[in-house]
Amino acid sequence: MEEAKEENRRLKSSLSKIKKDFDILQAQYHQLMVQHKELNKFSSKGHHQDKEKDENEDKEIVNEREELVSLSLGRRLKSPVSSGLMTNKEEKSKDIMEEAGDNKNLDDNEKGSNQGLSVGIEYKALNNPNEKLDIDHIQETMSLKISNNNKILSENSYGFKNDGDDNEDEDEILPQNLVKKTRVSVRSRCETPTMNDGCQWRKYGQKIAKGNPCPRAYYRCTIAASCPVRKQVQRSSEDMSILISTYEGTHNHPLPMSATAMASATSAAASMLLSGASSSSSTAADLQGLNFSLSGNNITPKPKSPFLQSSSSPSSSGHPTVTLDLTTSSSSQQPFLSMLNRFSSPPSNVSRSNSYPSTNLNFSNNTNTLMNWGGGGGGNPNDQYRAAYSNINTHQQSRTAGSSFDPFGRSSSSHPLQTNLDHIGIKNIKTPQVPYIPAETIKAITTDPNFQSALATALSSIIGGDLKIDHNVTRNEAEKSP
DNA sequence: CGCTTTTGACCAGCGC
DNA sequence: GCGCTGGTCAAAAGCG
Repeated sequence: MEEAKEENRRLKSSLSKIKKDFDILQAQYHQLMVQHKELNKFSSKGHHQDKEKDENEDKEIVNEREELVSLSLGRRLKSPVSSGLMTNKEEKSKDIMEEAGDNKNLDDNEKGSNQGLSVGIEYKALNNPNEKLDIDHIQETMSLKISNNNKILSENSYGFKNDGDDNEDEDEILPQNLVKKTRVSVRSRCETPTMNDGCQWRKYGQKIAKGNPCPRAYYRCTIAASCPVRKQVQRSSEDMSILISTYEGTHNHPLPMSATAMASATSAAASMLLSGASSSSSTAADLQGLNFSLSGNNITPKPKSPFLQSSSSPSSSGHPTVTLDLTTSSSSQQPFLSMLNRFSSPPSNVSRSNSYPSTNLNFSNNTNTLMNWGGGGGGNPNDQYRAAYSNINTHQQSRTAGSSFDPFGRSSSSHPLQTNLDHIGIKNIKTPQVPYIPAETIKAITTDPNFQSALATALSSIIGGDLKIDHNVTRNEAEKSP
């Protein structure tokens, strides 16, 4: 008990330190915002913003300090995300309904059953809590669509080492079990046989799957012999230009920088499932413009998100599946694509599985980013990220002529935010001077009642999961990582 | 020679 | 039990 109390004290002090850092970041962000808007005045007015908003910009600047970002975590009662329980036809018809603006049926379905989960940052104006930005139109938004099924709570295995837990009592369902078999499906336009995600894969099988004339290829990660991660690659039957890469499992080894983006994405998805398993709070959120939504067992469509277009989940095998749709050309995807671009590596020297033409996510630049959402990306996330970060100035740069860029696709130099990142153990990160993501996206920080919990959770994800915080303070996502 | 890809066989789960 | 399907295995072939 004494140890626990001591641990609690330490964690609380860590949390307060984080909050201080956060305050500093907020202040710096405010500074950037002012600069950004001054720049905007002299350049073209925002593409997406109407004149009214332009007129309000001055007021916004004045009031910005009073604006909040709602960082929240938990169930989202009105977070429509499609469910894996639906058949393709059902999903399609639902999408059609959504496109037609007919949400009544959806509402009926959602009532009492929608238990979507999401995590992120949400912008609100403090002086007018009702004035919530329409994140689907203004904010650069990325969504992960998570389909699910009724077995989710008894599902196991997300590639963690303790795969033998499959027979555990359902009464003792652990969050990590929840996500063990979670799959993350990435849809992207890709003319080449495979999408280079920075990892090394070896093809071990190929099948013609029902309902799709295109063969499905099976790959396993070969970075480490014991790595449980599998990948399925298949072209969409509806649109041959769309490549669907489905990832399953978690790497149990340090990842090359080039692979961390995808691994982080999959881990983040797993973490979301994790969050959903035990969180009872209720919100939706968009993290730096990245809108994660997690559905429970039921239909939870999110019609307006560009990442939630009709897509049939490749997983009909009972695996909860996250679908990340990168197929639309909306600018909303740019932040994530840009992020992926930072991490991926040239395809040439990876393996022969990548020796044929592949869609490389453009890695002409290199740097690091703090947008590592997932804490469970590897057997030891800390080692993983340490290794990853430590490589910044080594082989990565040697390949890329040392050009520097930020996570948002712009050239960058050292940034004042780094000072604060140092506090949480993130080193050598070149952060953006001017975010590519519209500033509104990250506009404010929350004083949400769950802020401490959510912030700690998010940070623990970012820094790889060393924040062990008493459950009275927050749930620690990361300690569920292997 | 070592590694990867190919491809048919095999196995497990599921529905009927 | 049977057939279908998804997923994996492993021998053979290919490649640098």
